[in-house]
Amino acid sequence: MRPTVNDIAREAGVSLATVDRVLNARPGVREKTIRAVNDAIARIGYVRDVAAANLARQRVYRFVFALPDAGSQFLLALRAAIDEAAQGMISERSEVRIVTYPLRDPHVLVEAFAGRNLDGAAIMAPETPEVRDLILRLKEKGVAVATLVSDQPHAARDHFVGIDNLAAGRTAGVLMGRFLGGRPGKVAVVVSSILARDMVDRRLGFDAVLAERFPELEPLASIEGHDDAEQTARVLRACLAENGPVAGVYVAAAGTRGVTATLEAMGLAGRVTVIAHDLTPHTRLALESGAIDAVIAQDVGHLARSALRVLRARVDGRDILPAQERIRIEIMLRENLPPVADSGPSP
Amino acid sequence: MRPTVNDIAREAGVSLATVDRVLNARPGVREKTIRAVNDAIARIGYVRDVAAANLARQRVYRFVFALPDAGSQFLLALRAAIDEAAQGMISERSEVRIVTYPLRDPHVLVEAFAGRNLDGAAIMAPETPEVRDLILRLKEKGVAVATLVSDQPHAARDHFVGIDNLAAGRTAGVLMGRFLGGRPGKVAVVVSSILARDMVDRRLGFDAVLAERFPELEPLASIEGHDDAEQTARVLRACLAENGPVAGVYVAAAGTRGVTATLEAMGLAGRVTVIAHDLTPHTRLALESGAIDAVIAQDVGHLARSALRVLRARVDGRDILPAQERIRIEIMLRENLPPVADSGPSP
DNA sequence: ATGAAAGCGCTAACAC
DNA sequence: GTGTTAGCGCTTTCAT
Repeated sequence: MRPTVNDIAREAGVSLATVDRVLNARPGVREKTIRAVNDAIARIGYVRDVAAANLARQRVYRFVFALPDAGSQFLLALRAAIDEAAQGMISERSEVRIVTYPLRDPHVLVEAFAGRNLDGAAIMAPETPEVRDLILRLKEKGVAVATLVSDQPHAARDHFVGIDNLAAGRTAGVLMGRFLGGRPGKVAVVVSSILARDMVDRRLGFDAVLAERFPELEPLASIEGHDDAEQTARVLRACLAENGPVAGVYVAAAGTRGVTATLEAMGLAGRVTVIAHDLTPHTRLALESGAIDAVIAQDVGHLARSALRVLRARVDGRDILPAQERIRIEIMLRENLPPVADSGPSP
Repeated sequence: MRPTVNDIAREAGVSLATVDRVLNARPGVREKTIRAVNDAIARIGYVRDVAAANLARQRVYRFVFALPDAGSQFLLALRAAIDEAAQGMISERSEVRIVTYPLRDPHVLVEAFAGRNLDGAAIMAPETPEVRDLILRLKEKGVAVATLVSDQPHAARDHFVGIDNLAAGRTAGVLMGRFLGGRPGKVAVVVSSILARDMVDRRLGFDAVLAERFPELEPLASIEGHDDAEQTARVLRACLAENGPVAGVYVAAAGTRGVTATLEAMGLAGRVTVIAHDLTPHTRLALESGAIDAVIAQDVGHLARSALRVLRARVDGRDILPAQERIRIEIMLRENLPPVADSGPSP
C-alpha cells in the first residue's frame, strides 16, 4: 500500500493539518517541524495522490484560448481540436473557453480578458506592445500564460506551445533544395506579414539552409499574402512578373490556395516545386494532385492538448515532460498522408 | 456545479447505493428502478467523476510491457521512455513493470505471464503461434492487450501502438526516389528478418512507391541483418558483390551501423543515398555527418505514453482519442534534428 | 431489492 | 503553531 498523509503524520508525530501545511508550503509551521515532516516524507517514500487532492480541493481550472477570428482552415481545425481537448478535460475539472478577436485590432483581445478570473491562458496573437502588456498583467494576476503557434519571446509568457519555426523553415529549405536536385533557380517566399514572429523565423531558417547547402538557389524577397488566398495570388503574380520564372515557391503562410491557383492559371502547375505549411483540406488535395510537393505540418490536436497540459502543470506547480510537449515538425508528402481524421468516437 | 451521485439519488428518489449499483451495472436492482435512475442521469446530465471513483475503489492498475532483451539502441531508448512514462503514472495509481525475453525463444515470454494478475499488457514480439495464443489467453482472463511497435493483426489484441509500417515504407520510398532525383540504379533493402511483420510492411510500402513513381529504381531482394551491425555488414557486402553498385540503401531494420561502416570501408560514403529507421545516437551522428540522408523515426516517448493511455482506457471501458494515439511517422533530416533530449527535470 | 453509514487520500474551516 | 473535524464524489460493507 502506498504511504498516505496519515502515515506521514504518524511517522513525524504531528497532525494531518500540519502535514498538509508543509505539503502545500503554507505558512505557520516552525522550521523544525517542517524538517521533521519532510524527513518523514523522504523516509517512507510518500508520493502525493493528485486525484485525491483535487477532489478535496473541489478545484475547477478555468482556461481560455485566444485566437484571431480569421477563417483560415488551419484556425478552424485548431478551434475544433481545442473543443475536443476541452471535452476530454471536463473529467479533470477544467473548463475551457475560446475567445476570438479581430486580427487587425488586438485591443479587443485585451478587453476580452478584463475582469475575468481565470487560471491559465493560451494566446495566439501578433507580437505587439498591447499584447505584451496584456501578458504581463495576466502574469501579475497569477494567471499561467502560454503563447500558441506564434511565440512572443519578449513577453512574460511561461511557455511557448508550437513548433520551432526556425527549424521548420530549415526543413522547408532542405526539401526545396533536395527536391530541385541541384537545378538552379529563384525561389519565391510567401509570408503572412513580415512582422509576424513565426514568419520571420521560418524565413530565416529557410534562407540559412539555402545559403549553406543550396547556393544554386536564390530566394527572393518575402511577399506578404496576409493569410488570404486572393491577396496571395495578387502579390505572387506581381512577384513573378518582376522576377521572371521561379523554380520553387515556399509558402510559409496560410493562403496556399492563392499560390496553386496562380501557378495553375499560368500553366506552371507541377513544374514549380511548392512547399507549404499546415495540413488542411486544401493542402491535402493539392498534395494528392501533385500541385504541392510537401507540407510542413503541426498537429493541431497536439497543440491543443499540450497547451492545456502545460497550463495545468504551471497552475499546479508541477514540472512538465519536455519531450511530451515538443510539438513535432511533420513532413507530409503525398505518400504518407494520414487517413482523413474521423471526428466521431472510436468504434 | 457538476451533478453528483447524490443529485441522481435525490432526483430518482432512491439511495446512493442503488445509484451506484445501476452505475456499475451490478445485479440486484429492479428493471423499473434501473430505468428511473437512468432517466434521472439523463435528465440532470450527470458525468461520472472517474478520479473520485478510483479513489474510493482504491484501484491499482497493473501493467506490464514485454520487450525482447536485445540491446539495440532503439530498445534501450524505448525502455527508458517506458520508465519515464511509468513514473508519471504512479500518481494515477498505475504500476508498470517491464519484462524482457530472449528473442529466439518467445516461450520464455509466455512463462513470464503465468500466474500474474494484471490489468493490461503491451507486447512487442514476433508473430508466432505461441505469442498469438498468449494474447488470446490474456484476453480471456480479462487483461487488456496492446501490441507494440510490430503488430499482430491476427491476434486478439485490443489495439496496436506503433506507426503504420506500410506508410513508413512508402515514405522511405518517396524520399529515396526524390533524393536520387531521377538517377536510375539498384537499391538494396535491409530487413531484420523476412518474417517480421513490421519489416514485411515496410518493404511492401517501399516497393509500391518505387514501382508507382520511380520505375528507374530497381529494389533488390531483401537481405536479413537480424538487427545486428556485424550481420548486416556481412550480408550487405555479399549483396553488393553479387549485384554490383547500388544507388541507395533502405535500412528498414536496426543495425544501421553495419551499413554505414560497409559503405565507408568501400569508399562509397556520401555517394550512396541511405534511408534508415529510428533516431538513435548512431543514426543521429550519421545524419549529421551526411552518412545517412534521412531517418524515419517514431517517438519512443509517444509509444510508451500511448500504450499506457490505451490500456488504461480499455480497462476503464472508456473510448480513446484516435488522433492522440496515432503514432506519427517522423522524417528526420540533418536540418530538423531535435535538440538532444535532456533527461533531467525541466528547469 | 434497497438504504445507512463508514471510508478512500487529501484539504480547509475552525478550535485551541 | 498545531490539532480536530467535516467534507469532496464515489464505493462498499452490513443492515433491513
